[in-house]
Amino acid sequence: MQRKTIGWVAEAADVNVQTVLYYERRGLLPAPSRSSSGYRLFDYEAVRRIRFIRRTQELGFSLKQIAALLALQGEQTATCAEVSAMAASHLEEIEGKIHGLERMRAALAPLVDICPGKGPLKACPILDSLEGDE
Amino acid sequence: MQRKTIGWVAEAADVNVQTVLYYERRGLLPAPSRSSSGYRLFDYEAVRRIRFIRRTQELGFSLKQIAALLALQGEQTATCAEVSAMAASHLEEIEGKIHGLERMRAALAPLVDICPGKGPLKACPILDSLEGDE
DNA sequence: CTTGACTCCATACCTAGGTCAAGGGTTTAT
DNA sequence: ATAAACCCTTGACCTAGGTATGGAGTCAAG
Repeated sequence: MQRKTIGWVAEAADVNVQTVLYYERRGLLPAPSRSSSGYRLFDYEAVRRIRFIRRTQELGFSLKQIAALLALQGEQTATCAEVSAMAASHLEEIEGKIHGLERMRAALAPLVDICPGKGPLKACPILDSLEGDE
Repeated sequence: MQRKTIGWVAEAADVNVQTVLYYERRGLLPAPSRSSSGYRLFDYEAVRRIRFIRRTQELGFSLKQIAALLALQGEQTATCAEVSAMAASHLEEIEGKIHGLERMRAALAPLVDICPGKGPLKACPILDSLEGDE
């Protein structure tokens, strides 16, 4: 299990070198060991960790939330219930965003349908409705 | 139609004074006239404009897009079709976001359901699935 | 033994939409 | 006539998640 440099890790995890450094600064990656000249030396675990981060990001978790998840992973006393609670709360967050966007869609779609799509701008129903009723 | 100071406009439109200045900087509000001592003097049109901006933001348009809409409003040659095209394209954007979030929900919801919600962290199905299959 | 690729660290920059602070002038009410 | 409340400008700060830059040290190949 040879230890590798940051460039290797970044390529293996398909992220930028700067991103690896950034994750380390954010506390998402543990401080790696160093060579005698100060170069960071990672093992494959670091690659797995970065992939975990990216996959979890794809589910909409923020880096802050991911840091909390990773912290749980390290604790002996942590329970499955804590992870489950975070996931459930995040699921609600996602559903809230979906509802917000659906409200936008519900408000916007009829306007797009009503608009004749031709003719001059005066009394365009879209702009009209945005103007408000004053 | 008395011209009013920025504080009055901000209160009437229910935004911060700084926000009015920011909108002016962003080109969303025209440069107002000034009193002899340099104070901005607005008319009620400014309040209507700010309300237009806030309502349009609620539909998910960015300030950049709103600036484009407002620019159209000022042009003689602008047509309803241009507004309609922007709205339709934004509607697609919204739908894309909804689909992205629905994919997240579809991936996350089963995990929350599967997790027993009790017991130690080892082999929590949520973390497991995020770990990947390597 | 030198050149190019890699690494180090620190710092600045980016988007988006604001918000806050400093230091000064103006207006209004008491 | 003076203090409170308002306005001016410039510029920094904030969240999120990075990306870019620059000067200096290091490592491997030719």
